[in-house]
Amino acid sequence: MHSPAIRISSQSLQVACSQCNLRELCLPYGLHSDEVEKLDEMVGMRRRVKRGQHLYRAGEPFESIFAVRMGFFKTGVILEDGREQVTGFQMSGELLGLDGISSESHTCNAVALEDSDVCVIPFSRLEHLSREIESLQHNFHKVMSREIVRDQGIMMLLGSMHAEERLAAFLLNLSQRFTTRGFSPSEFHLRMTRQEIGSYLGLKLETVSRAFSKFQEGNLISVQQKHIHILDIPGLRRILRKQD
Amino acid sequence: MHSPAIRISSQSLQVACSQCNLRELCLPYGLHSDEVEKLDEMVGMRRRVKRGQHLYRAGEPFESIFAVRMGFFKTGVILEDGREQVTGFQMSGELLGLDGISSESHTCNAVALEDSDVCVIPFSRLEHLSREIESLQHNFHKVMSREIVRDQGIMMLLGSMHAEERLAAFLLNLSQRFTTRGFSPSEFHLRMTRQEIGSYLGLKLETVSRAFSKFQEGNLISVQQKHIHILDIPGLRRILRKQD
DNA sequence: ACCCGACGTTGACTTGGATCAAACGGCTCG
DNA sequence: CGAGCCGTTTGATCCAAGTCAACGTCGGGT
Repeated sequence: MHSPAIRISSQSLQVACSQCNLRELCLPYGLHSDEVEKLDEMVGMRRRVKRGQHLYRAGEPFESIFAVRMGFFKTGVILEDGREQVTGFQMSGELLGLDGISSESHTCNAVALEDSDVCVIPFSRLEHLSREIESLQHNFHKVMSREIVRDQGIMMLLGSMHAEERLAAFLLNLSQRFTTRGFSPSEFHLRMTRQEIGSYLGLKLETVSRAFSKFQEGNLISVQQKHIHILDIPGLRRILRKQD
Repeated sequence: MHSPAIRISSQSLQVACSQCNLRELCLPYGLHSDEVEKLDEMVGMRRRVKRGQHLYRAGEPFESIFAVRMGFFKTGVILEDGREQVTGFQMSGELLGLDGISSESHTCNAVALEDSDVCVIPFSRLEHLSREIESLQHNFHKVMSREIVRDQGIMMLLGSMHAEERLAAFLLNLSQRFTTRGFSPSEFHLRMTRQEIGSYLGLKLETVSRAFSKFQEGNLISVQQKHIHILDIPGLRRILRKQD
């Protein structure tokens, strides 16, 4: 079931939150500089995860959460019949592993979709430090809450939207997240397969492909394999609104 | 759009976590008795919400989370076209309002499905106290994480299960939660309509109704309107496994 | 006690997306 | 440079669930 013994290349390189260009997206947001220095001590090490490798696997004991510094991940579970169900995609500045807190073991797999770096944040240290630093505590609570809101948004998408509406929502969401990170809102490279998009959106890969083609016909986007160019953001939004 | 000016009956009656029979399901879990006493001060008041009334509405400023002491709630949002999308059902010992932390305003509506009591937990006080009480902090983090895991479970259900599988999962989940609360695992009263179940499960009410009938034909359950008697729990589980 | 309206069931028909199948494009690796 | 494979596209067909419609049932209010 598991892929044949992939060794996880894991190297610790010291990094400082205070130097990180993601600090406004991540846990240090709004902290004073002396507080950020304490964070630096907490985030002991960085870990490099190559494309295709696991950051963690479902069932492994939970010890740390991870902040994506660079790269792109998917999270998901493998169902009994071998099918994969994707539960999310994470990009730089986003946290991974929050699901593991409740049961003290990871409930899903996290796989890098491109060569990536993460900050390893030992959870007990995070709890300890957020008892000292009020705004760190509050940031962390907000991040967890945002994850809940995000998941509920997807529940809504899965519960009440049609294939094209789902894909439009997906593209707009990616676009928005790329924008926040200073990339182009309209042109980007998908790091996941049609299959993975489909799994995430509750659709089959053929349906995803057809919806892409349909959008292209309507001059809403131009697709070339994994390269996406959004030509008409308002048009995509209109598709979303249609029945939601 | 809103129902005609329903007045929320809200009365404060002092209650103590230390006396509450739900403390093992709720935030006080595992706390020492002196710590639970501090919790008592935090939970300033109880609020009574009558069937059909809102505990809070989407858009209202977020100040407190709520613990259900008694009763039954649904959470959901109203979509532009007036349709309701249900995002969850909450029973005694469960927390409501966690989604509001991230944006500092509630992102959904919470409505009582039967006359209910909740404990009002001012969030800033909870954060303050969990900086003092390590196990309270940890409990709270676990509760939030559990909510994330729960939502992801529903994403999986919505993304990859058929109507009957969804309903089986729903019934088994309810059964399990009633059991935890000391009620019968096999016999209970649904407090929500077919419409609400359908909205939650991403199905139309007719489909829910048909699935109930199908289960009844197969002697898995007996349904009489809102009264459910589960006759064959392993049988329901087998339906779940079938394609998941 | 009765009526009304909300909720639930069931049947007939339609349809969006799944499934099955075939062909193509673009990497990677020998 | 060519072979092979993975991922993608597109077409044809099928089926689970949605839609529309009619009827049944329960419970609350006068």
